[in-house]
Amino acid sequence: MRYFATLCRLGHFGHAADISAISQPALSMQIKKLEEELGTPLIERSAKSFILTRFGHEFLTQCHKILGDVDTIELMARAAQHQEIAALNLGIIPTIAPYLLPQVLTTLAHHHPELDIKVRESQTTNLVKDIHDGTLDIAVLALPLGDQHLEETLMFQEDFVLVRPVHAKNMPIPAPSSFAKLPWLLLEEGHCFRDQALAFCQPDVNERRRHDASSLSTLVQMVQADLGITLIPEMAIDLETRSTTVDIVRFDTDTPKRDIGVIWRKSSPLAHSFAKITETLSTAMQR
Amino acid sequence: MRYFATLCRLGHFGHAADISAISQPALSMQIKKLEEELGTPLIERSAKSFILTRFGHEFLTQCHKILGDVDTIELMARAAQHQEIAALNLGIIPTIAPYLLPQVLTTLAHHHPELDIKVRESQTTNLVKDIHDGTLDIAVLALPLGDQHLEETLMFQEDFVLVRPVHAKNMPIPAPSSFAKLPWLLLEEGHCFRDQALAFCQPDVNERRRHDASSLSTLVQMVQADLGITLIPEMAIDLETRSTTVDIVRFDTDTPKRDIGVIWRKSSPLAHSFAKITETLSTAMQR
DNA sequence: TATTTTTGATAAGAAATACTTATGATAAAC
DNA sequence: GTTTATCATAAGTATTTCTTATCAAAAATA
Repeated sequence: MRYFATLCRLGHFGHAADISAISQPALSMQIKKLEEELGTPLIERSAKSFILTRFGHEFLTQCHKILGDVDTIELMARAAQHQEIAALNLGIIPTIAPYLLPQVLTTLAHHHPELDIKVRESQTTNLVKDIHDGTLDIAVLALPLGDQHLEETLMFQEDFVLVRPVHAKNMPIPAPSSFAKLPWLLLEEGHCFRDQALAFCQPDVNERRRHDASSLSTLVQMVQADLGITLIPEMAIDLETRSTTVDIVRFDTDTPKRDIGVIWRKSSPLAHSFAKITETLSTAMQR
Repeated sequence: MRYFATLCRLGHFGHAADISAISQPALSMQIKKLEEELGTPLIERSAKSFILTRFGHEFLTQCHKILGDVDTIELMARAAQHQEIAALNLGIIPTIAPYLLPQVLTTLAHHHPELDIKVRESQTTNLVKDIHDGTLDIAVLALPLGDQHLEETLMFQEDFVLVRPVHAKNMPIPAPSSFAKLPWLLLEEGHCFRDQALAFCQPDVNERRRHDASSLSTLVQMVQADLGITLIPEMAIDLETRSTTVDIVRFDTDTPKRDIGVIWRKSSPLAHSFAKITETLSTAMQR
């Protein structure tokens, strides 16, 4: 098709062949073959020149369109090669999002101004699925996951704190041996934070027959209403106790914690970029 | 690109290879080669499956566009093969057009109802040029031309008649020997009819220093105004004497005539169609 | 945990395709 | 009438694509 377009432009087999960097017979043969494959002549040959047939004109138009689109591919490919990632689909779990997202977005916007960031907030299993099928590029969540296809990079560790009603302010820190009997309030199923809290509190199975909360914010409000006690991650303290009055207690020993980090597909050709972005985030999060 | 589009559709190298009617290694190799040529990975391979890279998605979109356009070519080519000519660019000289065109168009519309006809009226040299460069398909004009690239088909012959002022009505038919001295009125240069008339009348070069007319209609009006005498083709008599009063005289011997026919490029792939159309016209013109 | 199955990649040789050089044919230009 | 310009043809070569056979890795199964 490129040969044909050149031939039409120059109206001369020899010159078109030169431009196409092939020999004149090669070009003649290709045009002839084209006509055979199409089952219709493209040009009407005369002694020293030729004119396009009606179909030849239609075909040429289509050629220009197609060759233009092919050239566009080349441009796109070159852009894709040189480009340091232009869009970032970022996932984040609900027990991190409200507290860390502002800082994350600010940091990214500062270090990667052109980056078009889209955020999806969902629970770990959904995020992992989306990472695998390419819907998400990276996700901020609690590690470890142990998925061998995913790169896991730890950003920081954070402690959990005990939240109890204000009237318990001067009571001693409960000992692990008493945990089972305490009125623990938990997040609903699916939140990794629920599992992390469960592993720490190990509440009596019979004891906890209350409604599970759908957010940390709700949990704290339930504590304030004296429905029980709970754990929240340290990063949530500031925001969640701003409009409530509860007692926050840090554990002395065996402090419960979680690891917060970033994941992405090891196989992604952008893995290197993701690592760099994560490094940026990690540094900013230390503060 | 077709392989790639199929691969994306099925998400499976083996199946895509089957559909593409090639072996699985062949498909793997072609995809790999594509990626090499583009300089960017199209898919992110994992153990038993793959997902498209960002560029892979862009490329796929472009592939669909291009492959669609290529498929269109196939349709166009098939249409071009089976089609009995859909559009006809017809040329006709000014000394025929006013008298024959209505009949020509009626005949064509009757025998080839779907034919999209475009008419161009111009002098022989222009028509021949347009025939050569493909602007026109066929032309109705006076033969012969003697162009070996053109097919010439005679439709009919027609006589020229003498047009003189009414007051000459009872005068004898002028003898050829007296022609040189007669006040001949002629068409302007470029009209083949002028040359045909000239060849017959052979007027004295000094004698004819009047303005040449740009149409037969004007010639007849000039005769009526007693500016001289002229020749017109038989087919023009009816129309041109309808609103004028002049004397029409047929010659007894050595009657001047012209051959009217149709031409087209011998090399045109539609030559056969043109011949058929001409036959239709020819039959209709006999009447 | 070991075995089988699934899936895509690799290797080597075969088939198909595109290209090159040399030559021919034809009509236009001189 | 000779030369020139132009495209087509022919034969052989180079390149590309494909095939079969085999491999490697991970997932599914026993």
